[in-house]
Amino acid sequence: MTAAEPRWRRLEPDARREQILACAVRLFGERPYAAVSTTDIAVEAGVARGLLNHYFGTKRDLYLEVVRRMVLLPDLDEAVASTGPLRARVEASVDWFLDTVSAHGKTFVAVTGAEGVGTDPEIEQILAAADDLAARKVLETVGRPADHDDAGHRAVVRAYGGLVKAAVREWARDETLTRGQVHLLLSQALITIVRDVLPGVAAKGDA
Amino acid sequence: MTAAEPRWRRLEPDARREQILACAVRLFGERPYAAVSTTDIAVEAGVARGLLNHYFGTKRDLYLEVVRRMVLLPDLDEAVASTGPLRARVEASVDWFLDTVSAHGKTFVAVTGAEGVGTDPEIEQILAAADDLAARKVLETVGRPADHDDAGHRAVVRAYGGLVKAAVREWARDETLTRGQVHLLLSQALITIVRDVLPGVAAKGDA
DNA sequence: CATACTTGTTGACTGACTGCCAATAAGTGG
DNA sequence: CCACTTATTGGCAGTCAGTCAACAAGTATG
Repeated sequence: MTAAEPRWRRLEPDARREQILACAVRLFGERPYAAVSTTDIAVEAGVARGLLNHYFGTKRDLYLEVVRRMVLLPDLDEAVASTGPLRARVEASVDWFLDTVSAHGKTFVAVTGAEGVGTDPEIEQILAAADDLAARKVLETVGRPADHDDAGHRAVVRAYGGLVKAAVREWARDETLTRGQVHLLLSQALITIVRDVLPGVAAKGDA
Repeated sequence: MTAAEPRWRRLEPDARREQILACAVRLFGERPYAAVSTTDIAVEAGVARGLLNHYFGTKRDLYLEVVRRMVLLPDLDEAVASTGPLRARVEASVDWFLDTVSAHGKTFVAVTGAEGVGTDPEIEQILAAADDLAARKVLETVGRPADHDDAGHRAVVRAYGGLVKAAVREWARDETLTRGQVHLLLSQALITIVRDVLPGVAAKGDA
């Protein structure tokens, strides 16, 4: 008989990297960092443990990649109607967002989950960048065109992002709020922010 | 000459436990979980590493204790005027809260810091309990007395807690917002929630 | 079809870390 | 001064992450 199938298949670096990353995303999404061993990930991917280091460096580096992968909300730059009265724009924006979140299920909830104490600068930076991107997007859609790129405005909307995440958790994970209730909460809050808060948070001095 | 001072001092279990916990709080507040070894904590506390296990069991158990210690906002049950018009009560409440936070500096900011991905049920539960306690407190102060203990209302106010944490981070850590701006944001948002959102989140059916 | 070459992949080695437990000694009462 | 309680130590065993030289899968070459 001829030599049988090889013991392992040789993949393109990109493909192998992607496969490993996918397994890592799943495992890190289920258990906290310390409870996931590189051996677990290697077994899940069906490769030798040393290969993880070859592609990602250290375990922590792999984790950072996972976080980067999970935080970037797909189709974030999808256009949402940015004309019409404020309430209509806000509600359309919130609707689009809730649709996106419900489509990705638990993935979004997992990234927003606070893991307790412990300041990790690099993680913070990744999350901050994602929040800021989302904030710009919101301001672009519902913000007043005049000063939509003001730093103070972005900070307020980033804080609004905290409300959004917490509200989505209540809805998608804990089921303590319905989608309609979350929609109401987020819409009213955003309208209030645009109408009553942003004018008082001007770039130069206060109103 | 008499036998010199002993190589180590014997402490009351409570005292020793407290001392170790204090060191753990400091270290876990500076670095993420995996970057803090039990040896580090033991050295910091000046005790043998095995003593940590004796008092707290596993490293993870010690970490849970640290989180429990940090999340409970001291003097949370301090009375705040719960009479007068809504706006006055809300602003007094927000003021009290910002005072408390600024008094405890970075401690509060550290606990609210999301550490990325990874669902840790026990941590989530601890944080959820703290959030719910805070939510009850807020409802007690500014909520309408009729149905202040409604589950839906608590969920909305817990979500509001997400806004609070994010806003405080912008102010106390990143300094991208002033205290006045945070005060404005949190007050307006809370007023909107009490006025326009909670009535639409009734216990039985919707309005 | 056989051979040399490239490189994706493996497996073992090493240092670090955690949990465990019997021995030790600090403090106290008799 | 001595015996007793127990807080504390120190070392052992198992696990895990990072490194690297050797190996083999796939491809090009004659």
